[in-house]
Amino acid sequence: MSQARHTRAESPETRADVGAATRADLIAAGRRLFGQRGYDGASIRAITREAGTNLGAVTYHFGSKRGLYAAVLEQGLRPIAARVDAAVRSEGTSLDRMLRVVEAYFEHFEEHPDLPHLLLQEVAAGKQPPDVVLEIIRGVKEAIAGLQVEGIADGSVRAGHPVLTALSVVSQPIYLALVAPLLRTVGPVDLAHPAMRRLALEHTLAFVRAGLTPARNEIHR
Amino acid sequence: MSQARHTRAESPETRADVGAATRADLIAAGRRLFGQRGYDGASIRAITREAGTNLGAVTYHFGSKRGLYAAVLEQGLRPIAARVDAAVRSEGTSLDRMLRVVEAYFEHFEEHPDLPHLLLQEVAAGKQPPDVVLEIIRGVKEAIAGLQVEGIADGSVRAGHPVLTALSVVSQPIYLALVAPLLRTVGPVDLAHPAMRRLALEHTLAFVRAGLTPARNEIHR
DNA sequence: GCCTGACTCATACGTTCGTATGAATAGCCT
DNA sequence: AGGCTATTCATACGAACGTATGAGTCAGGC
Repeated sequence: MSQARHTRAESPETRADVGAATRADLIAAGRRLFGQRGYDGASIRAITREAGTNLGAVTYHFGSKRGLYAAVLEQGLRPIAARVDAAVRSEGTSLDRMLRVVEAYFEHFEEHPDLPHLLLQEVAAGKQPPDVVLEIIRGVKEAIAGLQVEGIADGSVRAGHPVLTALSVVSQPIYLALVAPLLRTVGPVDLAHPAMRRLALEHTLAFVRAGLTPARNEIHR
Repeated sequence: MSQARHTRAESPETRADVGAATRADLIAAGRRLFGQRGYDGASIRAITREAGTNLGAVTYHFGSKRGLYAAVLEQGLRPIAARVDAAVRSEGTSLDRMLRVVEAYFEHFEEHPDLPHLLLQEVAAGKQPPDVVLEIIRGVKEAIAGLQVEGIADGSVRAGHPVLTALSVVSQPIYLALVAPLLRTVGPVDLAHPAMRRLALEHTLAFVRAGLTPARNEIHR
């Protein structure tokens, strides 16, 4: 479990490599524990223990607990932004690409189910995310909103407020991932089951497609 | 601010009334502070100070901090459940009533903007909500899912998984309220502004309506 | 008129937290 | 070889937390 640091070294490490590796271990452990127990619930002591390092390591490498949290968030969000960007720049109508954005979220959350928890726990607790995170979110928002504007022009997407539309779209995979643990007992729907995941993806794509498609009388005008 | 307890008494209070009033003050203060600062961020000391009572009051009336939190959640969620129920039982097609559910959420969140934060902060932090809360959520879920099943029968709603559909619908107002503070800096979209609220409601209704309406070739079959 | 029980209050306890500090360790460069 | 520097580590500190405890207060019932 916490052996990452011991199995990591194969080739001779420089002194700086050791530091970088500790940094990486802390981010990995922080991601795991912040996601599972929340920011306040994950103590520096637990995180450093999980990372197989010392209590002082967080202060040394990140300045503070909040600094580590920002690094965890940034490292978790960048790949999503990249995936969204790839989907936006892909081939097809705006609607097609919008659905690919949804798929990108789905796939990413399948690999990292705790990501929505990681970000939204602080938002829900009334705190402002770190600036780096806001910048990433802004980028994603603009990419999706741009896609919608494009879609209105080429007729594949219904007219509407770009930011609100972007929100409606991304809220689907995000909210689903967020309440997945609740769904198991309330649904009961187990999103950990592959067949259920596939069904959920298909449902979401269908819902978003329907939500974005122009009404019959809007198409030609 | 924390004068609730002093302005409350007009008629002669019985001894038991005093206790009930303290209870109510604690719930109100807890709701405010839990919503603003999160569960861990709101200390018993801060809550009792805000309620104008003593540190021991929470333990006495609710057994523990968690007991107060459960009471706060229950009191916050029951009115929503009632509103949803009223919308479900109202007149019109299933689709109409579904949209009324969305409106109910919107209106309720306008009065209590911190409600989504209150519930989801704990979900996001990986904790299971109290049983009372799960029961309420279950009821709402069943009401909405039932509406969808009805809608498939009367042809006003597209076929699909009832629970996932219910989730897609409620995620719209909930997620919007959840990220509203973020939206102000990222959007920039200020949902506190009445005109923006109206626009957001109209957008959401249109999106959900489109998402639920059967495709052209599904209507007659 | 006093006793009872519900309620309030002040204070203390033990724990846990994030951070600070200074010594120890080890690769790197000249 | 030996100092330099980056990193690790053990430990200490002060603050804040949730809860427990016991004394104090007061309306209501007999």
